Amino acid sequence: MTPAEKGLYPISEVEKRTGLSARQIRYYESMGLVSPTRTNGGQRRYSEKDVLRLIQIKQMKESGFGLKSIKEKIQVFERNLEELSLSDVNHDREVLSSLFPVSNRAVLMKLLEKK
DNA sequence: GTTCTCACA
DNA sequence: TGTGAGGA
Repeated sequence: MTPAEKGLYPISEVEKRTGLSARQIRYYESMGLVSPTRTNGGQRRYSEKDVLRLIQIKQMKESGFGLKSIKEKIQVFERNLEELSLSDVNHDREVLSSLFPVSNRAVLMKLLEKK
């Protein structure tokens, strides 16, 4: 991967890193679960955040959640993530942690630490 | 060669 | 969700 493209992955890379099929990745995008940027040629470029989010989605799916539930969780997560930059961090950590099952805590904390 | 969209025996 | 067609 060239230096200029660091942090931006083509769908083939995301497939490897998430274990999801390109079909699924594109489908989730249609549901508003991820928002990859596009190259001039129209190809998707996923950020580190997108990859992490897709991994969360995969884990939730494995935890038995339907895509409908996952979409709701993601939206709640997004809303709280915005508030995170404006309010008390420790309080939000508790709120966010309560929104995810134990299996997703690790990913969640990783996201929060990057903030 | 890779990815994109659309559509479906 | 997969897969093939037809383009870029």
